[in-house]
Amino acid sequence: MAALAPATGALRRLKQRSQFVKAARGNRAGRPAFGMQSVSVDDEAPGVGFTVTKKTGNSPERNRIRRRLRAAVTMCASDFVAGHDYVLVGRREALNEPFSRLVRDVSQAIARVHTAKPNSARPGATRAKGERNNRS
RNA sequence: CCAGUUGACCGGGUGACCGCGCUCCAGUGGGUAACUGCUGGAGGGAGGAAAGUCCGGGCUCCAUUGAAACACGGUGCCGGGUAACGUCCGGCGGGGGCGACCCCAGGGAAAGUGCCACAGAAAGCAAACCGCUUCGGUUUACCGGAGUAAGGGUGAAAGGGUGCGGUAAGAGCGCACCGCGGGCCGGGCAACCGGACCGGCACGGUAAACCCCACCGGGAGCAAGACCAAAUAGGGAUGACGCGGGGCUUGCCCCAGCCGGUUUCAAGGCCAGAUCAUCCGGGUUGGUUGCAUAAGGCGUCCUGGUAACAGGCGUCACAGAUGAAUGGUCGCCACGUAUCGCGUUUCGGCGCGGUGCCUUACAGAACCCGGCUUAUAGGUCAACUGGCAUU
RNA sequence: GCUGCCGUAGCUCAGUGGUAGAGCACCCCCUUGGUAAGGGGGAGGCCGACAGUUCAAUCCUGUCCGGCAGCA
Repeated sequence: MAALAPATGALRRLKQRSQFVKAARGNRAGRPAFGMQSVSVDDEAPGVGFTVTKKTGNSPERNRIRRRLRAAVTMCASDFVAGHDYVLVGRREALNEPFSRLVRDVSQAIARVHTAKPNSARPGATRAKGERNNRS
C-alpha cells in the first residue's frame, strides 16, 4: 500500500445546492461503492462533491462512507479533468470495499464519464427528479 | 469457588505515511462593503448516551408585566435538597424475593354527578329466583300466607371473614379472634406507628370518568433575535383600530380609544398611519453576530448534613462545524469469536499453541445546562446477600 | 435543529371503555350466446409495538417504532 502516493492537484469542494442539481443532469457512471455524475462548468479547477442519502445508513456509517470516498479522491486527484464538476453518490458497499479497489474505481469512473457523449446520453436531462433531497 | 444484588468506571492501545476544520501568532494578497485567500509556527478537536425531544431552566423576541378572579394545562403519601423539575435524597404505607434488595401516577369515592356490558331474581336502593322453616288449604310431589338469607346458581364484583353458641329455620341474634368505623392517650416536624376503650357492621368498584382539594404554570422558540451587503416594483387584496373631543402658555396637558388566554384594577406605552393581522405576488438563497467562562470540570481535600446537597480551599482553560471538520491507509499488540491440536477436570469448563474472521457494541456535537427514557459487544473495581468447601 | 399531525381489511377511510364497520378491490352463485353493469352470498383484521389503569382497552395513560407536513 505504500505505493499509493497522493497525487497533488487543486480540487474545489462543491458546497452549494445548485452545483449538485446541475451535476445531476450530467453524464453518469456506476460503481458498486458509489455513483458518479459529471458536468462541465466555467472553472479552471475541477470540483468534487459528495452526497450520501439518509436511506443508506445511520450517521456514523454515512460519515465513514463520505470520508473513505474523500480519501480515495485525493489519491487520484490528478485524474480529474479541469473545467468539470463531479458528484459522488455514496453507497453502502463503500464501507467494506478494499481501499485499493476504491481508488481504482474512482479513476475508471472518471474515464467512463468522459467517453460517454454529453447530452445525447441523457435526453431527459431537465427532469425535475434530479432535485430530490440527497443531502447527507 | 459458585450463584446473585447494588453502586461506580472504562468502552480499544501504539507506530509510520497522508489529510480535515478551528483558535492564536508572524508574513503577504483580494474585495465597494459585510468580509476573506495563501504561506509558516504553536495549541487543542465527539458521547455515555452526543440519540429520542419526554420534563425543567438559562438566553432572545412578543414594548414592560404586578395583583385578583375565571378558563386551560400539569403535578399529587410525608419531609428535605435544587436555579428549576414529573428528577434526586431520606422516611412512611402497600406488594414481591430465603436474602442482599427490587417495584408502586401512592391525595379525596360519608361534596355531588355518571358508568358497571353479557349473565343473573337483584349491580347500589336494598331486595329474594332456586332453596330452608312454619301455618292453612288440597292432598302423591301442588297452591297461598308468614319468617329467613346459612346453602345453590350468575358474575370481575352479591351488603364483613373464621369458629362456637343459639334457633322452627336462620341471621352480629350473642361471644372470641381478625377486619372495619369512632373519638381518646402516647411517640413522631409530618406521612404514619403503638395502646386501651367504645360501636355490632352502617360505608362495593371506578377519579390514567366528570369532578373536589392543594400546589405550579404568560406565549413562542437560536430557522429565536441583532447587524452588514446585494437585489427588486418598497407592489396588490381583505379585515381591524379609525379620520376623535377639550384646554391653553402652540407643543404640551386632560378625556375617550387601542396594547396580555378572558375580565377587573394598577403602572407604562401608542394615539392616526412610515399602524397592526392574514393572504397573494416579486427579489435574495451571501456574510457577521448570537457562539461557549458556564447553575463549568477535577480533587483519597476541609467543614456541616444519615443523604441528596450546601459552604470553603486548591487547581485546569477544555470541540465550535454549517453539502457540516474531529479522519484515511498499512503494520504490531491486546480483546472477542469460530475451528484444530495438546494438557487438565469436580465433565459445566479451564490453560497453552496454531489458523481464519471482526479490527469492534450502541452510536456523530449543531445555542447551552440539569434530569428522564431508550440503544449498547466486551471488560474492571467496590460493598453486600445466599450456598458449598476449608481453617 | 425546532414544531405539529397520523398509524384500523389489499387500498381509501369511519368508529367508540363491553367480541370492529363502510366504499372500492377479491372469491362463489344468479343474470347473458359471452363480457361489463346489476342482484345475492362469502372470505379477509392479535386496530404500529411494549408496559400500565380497569372486571374489561382499538379507545384512557406512559415509553418506543414507523411515516407525513411546516419553518429563514
